Amino acid sequence: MSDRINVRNLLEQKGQLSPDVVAIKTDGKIVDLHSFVDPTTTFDLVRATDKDGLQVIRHSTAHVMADAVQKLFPGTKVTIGPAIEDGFYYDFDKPGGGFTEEDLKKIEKTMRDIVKGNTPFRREVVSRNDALSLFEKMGETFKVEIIKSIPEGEEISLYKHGTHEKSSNYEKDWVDVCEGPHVPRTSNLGAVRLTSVAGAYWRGDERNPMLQRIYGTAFATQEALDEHLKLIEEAKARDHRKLGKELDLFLFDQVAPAMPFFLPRGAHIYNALVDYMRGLYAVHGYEEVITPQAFDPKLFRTSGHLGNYNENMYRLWTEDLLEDAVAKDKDGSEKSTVDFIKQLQDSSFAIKPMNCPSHCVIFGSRRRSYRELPWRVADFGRLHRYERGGVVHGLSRVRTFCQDDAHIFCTRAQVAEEIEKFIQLLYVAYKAFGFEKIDVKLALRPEKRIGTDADWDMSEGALAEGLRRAGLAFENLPGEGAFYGPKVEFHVQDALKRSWQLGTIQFDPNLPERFELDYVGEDGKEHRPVMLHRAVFGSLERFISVYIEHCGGNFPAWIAPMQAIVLTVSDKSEAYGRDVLARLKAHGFRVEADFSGDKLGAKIRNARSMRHPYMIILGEKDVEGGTVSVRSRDKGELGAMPYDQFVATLAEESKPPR
RNA sequence: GCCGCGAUAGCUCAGCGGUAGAGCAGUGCUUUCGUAAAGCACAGGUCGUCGGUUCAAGCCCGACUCGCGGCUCCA
Repeated sequence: MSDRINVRNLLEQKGQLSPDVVAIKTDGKIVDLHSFVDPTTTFDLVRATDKDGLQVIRHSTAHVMADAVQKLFPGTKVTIGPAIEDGFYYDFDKPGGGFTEEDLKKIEKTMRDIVKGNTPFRREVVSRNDALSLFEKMGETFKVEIIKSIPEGEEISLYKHGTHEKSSNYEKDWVDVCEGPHVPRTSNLGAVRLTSVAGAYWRGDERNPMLQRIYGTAFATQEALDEHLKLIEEAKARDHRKLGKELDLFLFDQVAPAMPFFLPRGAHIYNALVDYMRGLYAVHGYEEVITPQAFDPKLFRTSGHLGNYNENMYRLWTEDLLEDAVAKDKDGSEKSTVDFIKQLQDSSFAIKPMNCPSHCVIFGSRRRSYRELPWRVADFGRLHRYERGGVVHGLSRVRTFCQDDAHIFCTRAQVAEEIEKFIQLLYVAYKAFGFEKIDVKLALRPEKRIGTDADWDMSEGALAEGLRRAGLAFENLPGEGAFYGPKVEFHVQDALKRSWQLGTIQFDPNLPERFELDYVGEDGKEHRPVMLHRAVFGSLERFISVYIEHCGGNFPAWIAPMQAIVLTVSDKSEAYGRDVLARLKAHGFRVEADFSGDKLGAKIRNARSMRHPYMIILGEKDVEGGTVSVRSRDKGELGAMPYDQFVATLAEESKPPR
């Protein structure tokens, strides 16, 4: 132990100490320059610009922010402040309410002063009791709780900053109990921006007190920070809620909270997605059904949803039902409110939150043979789920939606092959929409589950086998499966490198069991099938939100609500313009026109904002030559061309990519 | 559901105790124009809803509804 050496000194000896080195990585662990290691340790350097270095910078910046907050707002208690995906946060317990936007600016300014102070971070290992008494004395009750929760025998370290080497007045240091690692000096920080404030529960538990969280982000250089902020701006510009309004795709109204109204252009996209998927279903052996919207609650008692999912279901009542529920008991006594509600709950129809029970009803409606399996049954039924107020978000989390839902009833032996086939379908679809990078995850048995370990070995094995047959690399997610079975998740990366879970396929032996579904096997005996729940888009609403942001509203011609707009240079070409418009429409193209008195420049500007793939510009030259002048959204000005040439181009682009 | 913020014309937003505003969009007229905004005029609103304070409320206070940023949740 005595021959351990300070990392800074070790690097100095080796001549590897440079200003951009913020830590080292040894044995998979990031260790900062303040720590002590064995001098023979092998390691890699962690530089400020590395991914690991960024974590160190962000965590250290969180400390500096907490220091600034406590300087500016005395009495504020600190809790935790980790680095996260895009930056960092720190949770505070601030008396007298939250932070304002102005507060953030002040805090940023004070942080810059601390950075300019260029004081070193220092690590101190202390005993549990010393740590406890220190933070108890400071009144940092949350820190005391944290220290108490650190397992016995684990090293407890403090990190301090704020004192110049020349001075020895440690009293004014800002101190936090922290594992580290941290940058050498506050001057390693600086490219920082505080982005937002939000409430957050202590330890993420909604029964705990609400704390004030400040989010920020930090980078090694100002350039990197600026680039990140630009990406945030770009994401804002592509926000599907903004584009949905600008492009007249959909709207929301108080009369139906969190339920979208698809306008003609948005409805076109919605229908185009359904048509596209129906095309794939025809090739991949699916059959589509149409099922009821509202059900006797008995159905969901059988499926088990009424137990777990009741609070998310919409219910229906009718006048008859109300009268029955209000009616006096047989002995003539008044019904209690409790009885009234109970009777309503027992008898009021439930609007479906998912399609699977319907499909089980269909499967069980007659005798089935093994020859029918696998049976792939698709449903574009409208679903309703009551989502809590705070969780709804544009089209990505709504209360009514439509899944590209299908269920595959099959034998256990068929599962792996069905997984493989589904993956083929899914990859074709994702490619068509320009999603090239797909992460695949296999969610494995959770703590709370039904079925034997042997069942789970079989089902997890079948899913993994299907993935292997499809030639996919995948990540295991232990404990993330549904209570009845494992599932595969497909996450796509969009144009801004953000990841979204869209598709899924899940193994479910539970519903066939609850509905007592059987088929007659080759042996003439009855056997129970299993079912696979699967979706490629997930919900159409959510997929549309992701796709809008992925393409920035620049829909390719095969899916664009409007494929072209005819613009006339002046009234002199209007007759020709009307003729071209009519002919294009007769071909089945989606075309509109602007024959207004605006100047061409204005028409182009207006048309651009609607992001049509093509503008057809018609002036006197085109009238004379019988041509169309084409301006492509993606390729720029294409100049005058024969009408037929444009028709051929657009016809080609109107087909879904294969 | 919780913390914080917000709701003013179709859209984007200003006004923050004293007679409701701008730009764009819309309508009419003038202009007939070749690749990112022509000009003039007109019209458009119980300032989210309900209640309170005040001589006076879009503005201050409260409740509710809806939305936004998060948290929690998404069997």
